[in-house]
Order: sequence, then structure tokens, then C-alpha cells
Amino acid sequence: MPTVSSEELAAAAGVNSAKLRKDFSYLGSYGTRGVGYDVEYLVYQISRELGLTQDWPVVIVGIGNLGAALANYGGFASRGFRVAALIDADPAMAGKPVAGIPVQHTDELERIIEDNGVSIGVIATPAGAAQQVCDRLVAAGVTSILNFAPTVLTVPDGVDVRKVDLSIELQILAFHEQRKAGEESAAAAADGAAAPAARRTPSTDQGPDGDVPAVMPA
Amino acid sequence: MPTVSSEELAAAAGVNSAKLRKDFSYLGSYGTRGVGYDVEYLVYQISRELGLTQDWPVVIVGIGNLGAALANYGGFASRGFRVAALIDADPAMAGKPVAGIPVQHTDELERIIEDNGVSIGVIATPAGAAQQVCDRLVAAGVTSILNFAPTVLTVPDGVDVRKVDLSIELQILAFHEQRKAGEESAAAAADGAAAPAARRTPSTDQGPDGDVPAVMPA
DNA sequence: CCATCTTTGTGCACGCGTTCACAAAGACAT
DNA sequence: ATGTCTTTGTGAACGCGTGCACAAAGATGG
Ligand SMILES: NC(=O)c1ccc[n+]([C@@H]2O[C@H](COP(=O)([O-])OP(=O)(O)OC[C@H]3O[C@@H](n4cnc5c(N)ncnc54)[C@H](O)[C@@H]3O)[C@@H](O)[C@H]2O)c1
Ligand SMILES: NC(=O)c1ccc[n+]([C@@H]2O[C@H](COP(=O)([O-])OP(=O)(O)OC[C@H]3O[C@@H](n4cnc5c(N)ncnc54)[C@H](O)[C@@H]3O)[C@@H](O)[C@H]2O)c1
Repeated sequence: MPTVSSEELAAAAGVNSAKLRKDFSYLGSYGTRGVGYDVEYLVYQISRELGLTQDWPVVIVGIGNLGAALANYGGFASRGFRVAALIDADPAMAGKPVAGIPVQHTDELERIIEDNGVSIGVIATPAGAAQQVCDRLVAAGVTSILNFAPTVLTVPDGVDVRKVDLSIELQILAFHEQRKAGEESAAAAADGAAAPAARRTPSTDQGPDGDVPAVMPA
Repeated sequence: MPTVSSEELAAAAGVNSAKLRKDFSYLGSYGTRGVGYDVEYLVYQISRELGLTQDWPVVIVGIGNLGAALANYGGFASRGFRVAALIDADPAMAGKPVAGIPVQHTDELERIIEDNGVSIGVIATPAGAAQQVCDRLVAAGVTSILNFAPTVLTVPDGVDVRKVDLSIELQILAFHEQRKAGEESAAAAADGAAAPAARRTPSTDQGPDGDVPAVMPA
């Protein structure tokens, strides 16, 4: 029976092993003391808890540059998401296939969502149309929205919105970059002539977690 | 002189006003008691602290579906980012303009970064090529990377990586969705027949912040 | 069956960000 | 000037996630 210890997993993920064990304990995933966790069982438990065992139909609204890229992206299917429909307001696009799926007109939005039991919607329209599209999605029964438009969406209680703002991602990088530049004086003598030597532990914290350090007065 | 109070800003942003005031106090942004904050001065202070006053040259590597969408995206320029170059390994793409910018071959990568003083790179290549591209970017002097490939990148200390994993965004939504479904019994009598009534406060927390609730034993 | 060794599960303490609550500051009217 | 009224700035309390440290569990070998 293939097993892993919390220590091994923690090292691979770059996190503390105690945290990892405690998280697992919440799932009720029992490991075996002295041995570790049964890999297969662990994977199953986590998948189930995360909702990866069922597949979720999603609709993408706004098939422009970004929407088309998303439609073409194979990474969704492999994680249990199925693109149920592509929707765009442009009549010229109706019927035209993108990634093998014919684009449907916005008029069909409500019917599509109902017919397919869609509860997750992706908004990739221009910012100006986002709220309006959002309202229609919600009215039709969608309760989770992934929003790429640079707008704060207003939704009723019970509806989840996640906003992906790529500009902000870059801004966070730029912010840190600026910080680095400001530390030239202190760090100057510490590193020698560049030569990015290999560091073979994955860098901790490369997720979109809120990790902008507090801005203390310098 | 146009001003805003912390209370107004907090309501608009959906956060606590005290937090907002405390955050501002770290910037040294002095408001006027009894009045609020001078809008113009506040915007300037925040912009400066966030690094929005200078513009940052960025390179995008991997001009496929996603890379092309990013290149076409106007939202970057408006936040002070300038696409210095588009880079792809496919010889067939070299010279072909995307979003008005000619694609350059990977061979030019080091030269481009050096010539333009680029410190921020965007990786939109397939997962298999990401680490290799990352290594070259870092070796050439890039110290901040926005990674769209579904891989954990290994980088030397001093280099920041932000990973944008769209599948995970969907997974988080699906996770919450699953939770909602599990609460049917308790919430059944509480809401009546749907009718998503307008709630005119922007929903708190729609950012990609780590906000997955602890998974307590049910 | 007992001893030893590994690894889990978790109580507890620490640190940090959030929120409360209020004194002080300043605008504005009288 | 003086008083009132609004809003800031911040000390202190709170809550929560993280990490430490260790007892208990169980495997494994003698
Ligand atoms: N392209 C990017 O890399 C990128 C990055 C970050 C954010 N965004 C945001 O994503 C959104 C889309 O970007 P894009 O580059 O694909 O834009 P785009 O103009 O290429 O595509 C927008 C699409 O939405 C459709 N549309 C417009 N109104 C609609 C409506 N009411 N209902 C349905 N469809 C409608 C248009 O017909 C068009 O096909 C924008 O809000 C943009 O700010 C894009
Ligand atoms: N399309 C999406 O919506 C989406 C969403 C999430 C994540 N991603 C990820 O983003 C990446 C790109 O996705 P895509 O859909 O644009 O793929 P794509 O295949 O359309 O584009 C990849 C591009 O990278 C180029 N490339 C390959 N190796 C390279 C190298 N070593 N150096 C430079 N360029 C190289 C290819 O020539 C191609 O143009 C993938 O890792 C994918 O998993 C994409």
C-alpha cells in the first residue's frame, strides 16, 4: 500500500507539516501512525471534499479574445468542468464554432442555463456589460460567478463571485518590485554577481492569496 | 476641495472603516478630522505607494490563445504597464504582429530583457515549457513573474512568482457550490420562491483572496 | 509479548490582522 | 472666542490561522 508522510507532503508543497496534518484531520482523513497516509484514499477524500468527483457544467459569456482562450483551454475539463455553452451578444458570432462548440446568442441564455442545470457562470464581456450579464445569470439560476471584467459585481446573498483581475496581479508584482529597488543599499553586498543559483525548493506562496505585506512607515 | 470620509469609502468597498483608516495611516496619508480625506491627494499617495506612478515594461512569453488575449488587453496600459515585447518559440510566428506588436523569437529573449530593462515577465506557455522559460527569464534579470501555466515554478530567492490558476478559481466556486447544496435542509424555508431581489451593496470579498472556509467536521 | 521507533493527532501559545471604542483634532456656526 | 458636531487616528481587545511540542497510536522486530 503506497503511503506518504505529512513530512514528505509538506516538504513538497513548501508548507509546515503540522498545518498539513491539522488540515487533514478536519477532513477526517485518518492516517496510520508510524506509517503515514494511504495515498489513494487521501486523494479520494480530498477530491470528494473539494467537489472534484462530480462534474460541473459551466457557461462562458463573452466570446472575445479572453472568452475564446478560455473555451480553448483544456485544463478545465481535466478538473471536472464541462463547458456547457458559449454565449455572446454579437449576432455575427452566433453558430460559429469556437473550440468545437457553437456560440449561441444571448437571447438563449436563460434557456441554456435552465436546460443544463448550470450553476457556475464565467463572465468575459467588456466591463460595461458585466453587471447586466451577471443579473441575467443570477436570475436564471446561476449561483457562482467567475468574473474577468474589471468591475465589482453586485449580487444577492447566496451568490458567490470571484473576480480575477490580471492588472491587479501585475500591480502586486510591481509593488514588490518597487520594494526591492528601495532596498538596494542594504542588500547590495549580500549576493555577489547575480548567477541565479538553483534553489530546489518550490518557492512558498505563489498563489493569489492576499499576501501584500503591511505598509509600515519606512 | 473634494473629500471623502473613511465611512463612505468603506461602504463603497464593503470593508470596515476602521481598517481603512488604519491602512491609510500607515501611508502617512493625513486626512482632516471632521472632514475626511482630500480625494486627489489620497489618490496620488496610494498610486505612488503602489508603484502606479512609474510604468513597468513587461514581456509576455508564449503567444498562443491566452498570450494573444493578454497582448490585446488594454487594461494593462491603463494601469501603467507597457508590453515591451511578445516572445514565442514557434518560428512561424516570428515577425507576425499581435495587437500591433511583432512577435519575436525566443532566441531574442535575453537581449530584449536587457535592452528594455524588463523586470516583470508573464509566462503563457504550455506547462512543460514554463520552468525552462522561467529559468531563462530569471537568468536574464527578471525578478517578478506572473505564471499562467499550471505548474509550480522553482525560483531563486528574491524572485517573486504569482501563479494564476483559473481551474482553481473554478474549483473554489464549485467547492462553495457543493456546500450550498448540502445546506438545503436548513435553508429551505428561509427564502421563498427565488426572486433574486436587488441587494445594492457590493458583495464583500470577491477577490482572489484565500477565503476558503475551514472544513470543520459536519 | 515486549521494546523500540516512526508518525499521527492535537492542546497550547504565539503573532498578526481586524474591529471596537474613544479621545483628540479641527471645521463651522454663533 | 466658545461650543457643537463630525471624522480622524490609534490603543486595546478579540479572533483566527500557524507552528511548536508532545503524548498516544500503531507498526515492526526481537
Ligand atoms: N484579454 C485579456 O487578457 C483580459 C485580461 C483581463 C481582463 N480582461 C477583461 O475581460 C473582458 C473581455 O476581454 P476581451 O479581451 O476578451 O474583450 P473582447 O472585446 O475581445 O470580447 C468581448 C466579447 O464580449 C461580447 N459581449 C459584449 N457585450 C456582451 C453582452 N452583453 N452579452 C454577451 N456578450 C457580450 C462581445 O461581443 C465580444 O465578443 C473585458 O472586460 C476585459 O477587461 C481581459
Ligand atoms: N487558454 C486559457 O484560457 C488558459 C487558462 C488557464 C491556463 N492556461 C495555461 O496557459 C498556457 C497557455 O495556454 P494557451 O491556451 O495559450 O496555449 P497555446 O498552446 O495556445 O499557446 C502556447 C504558446 O506557447 C508557445 N510556446 C511553447 N513553448 C514555448 C517556449 N519554450 N518558449 C516560448 N513560447 C513557447 C507556443 O508556440 C504557443 O504559441 C498553458 O500553460 C495553459 O495551461 C490557459
